[in-house]
Amino acid sequence: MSPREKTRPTGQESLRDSVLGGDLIFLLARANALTLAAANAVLAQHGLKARSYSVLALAADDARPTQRELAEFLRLDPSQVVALVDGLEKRQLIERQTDPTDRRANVLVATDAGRDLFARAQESARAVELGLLATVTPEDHERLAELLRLLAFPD
Amino acid sequence: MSPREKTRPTGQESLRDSVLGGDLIFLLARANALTLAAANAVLAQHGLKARSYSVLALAADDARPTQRELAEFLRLDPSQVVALVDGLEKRQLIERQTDPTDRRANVLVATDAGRDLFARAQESARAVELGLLATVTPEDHERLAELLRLLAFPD
DNA sequence: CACAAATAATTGACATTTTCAACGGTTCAT
DNA sequence: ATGAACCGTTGAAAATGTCAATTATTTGTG
Repeated sequence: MSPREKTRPTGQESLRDSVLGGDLIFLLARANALTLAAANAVLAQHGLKARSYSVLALAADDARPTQRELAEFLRLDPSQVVALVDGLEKRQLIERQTDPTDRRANVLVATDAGRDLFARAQESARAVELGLLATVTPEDHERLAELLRLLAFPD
Repeated sequence: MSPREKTRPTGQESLRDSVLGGDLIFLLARANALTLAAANAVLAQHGLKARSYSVLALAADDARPTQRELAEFLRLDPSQVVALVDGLEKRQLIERQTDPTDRRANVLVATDAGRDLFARAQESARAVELGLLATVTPEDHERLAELLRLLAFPD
């Protein structure tokens, strides 16, 4: 009974119109993949990837996050943060300071070199973001960010 | 000169307000991570993950995609598609049909069992999506999908 | 105060995923 | 007909993700 007898192949006729084209989870995954690739490409010029860029950003922001807070925020296992921080610290871009209020914890702080690098990297990142959304009004750009924040931080 | 002398730790004071909170690339990554986790959790009930669900979806859609088209669409390496298809084919949910117009290519078609499973899985997936965006108007839901499509398919 | 339980960072083991190069079979353009 | 390009497949190497165990420190409770 099911109308499965397609006689001609659809060929490369866009899969976009399939069920997945309306699937938010899929769209999010694909948008993320492309965006991440674009970001990594430009960040490579600064010796960074999206991950290390994010760590550097938070350290440079004077938010003084502990590694654990960072792990939670970036959705990483604490052990992954160790490696990330090791890398940035070896390059003297950030440093670990043991939290005076809790000597178990390390607070991350950017060095001056780290801040400089971040400032430059941030420009690249911003340029990528604007490039990706070049066809969109600033209002829609902001609306997208707002809606993504809802998904990213479901309180 | 830089105002780096924070005397008190900011503690767990939300990192959300840091630079990254406005970074689309980061928001996309985090939203994707959470969404993917939620999707995988419910899809597990059907023995699927987001990846295999997507493959099944396209096969069940009578789009008759080749493995290569699938790889491009899902942003996967062709070799990953092999494993994915192997798994679904072993479970008799889809089958490979050599494309009559190009005998190098395999076209993927869902079996009846595959269509059944997909129908059920799709409901779960849809429920997750609605749950994640429960706090949002249907108009905003659609707007989000529209904007993500722009990022996911930059023509 | 003392002691048990909980927590932060780290390490190392293991699984999963990604990325690449190579190969056989097939098609395509000359 | 022949060489170049292409599809699926395999297998290896690198990167990521997941988890349990360890040490040092803190916190809660009697």
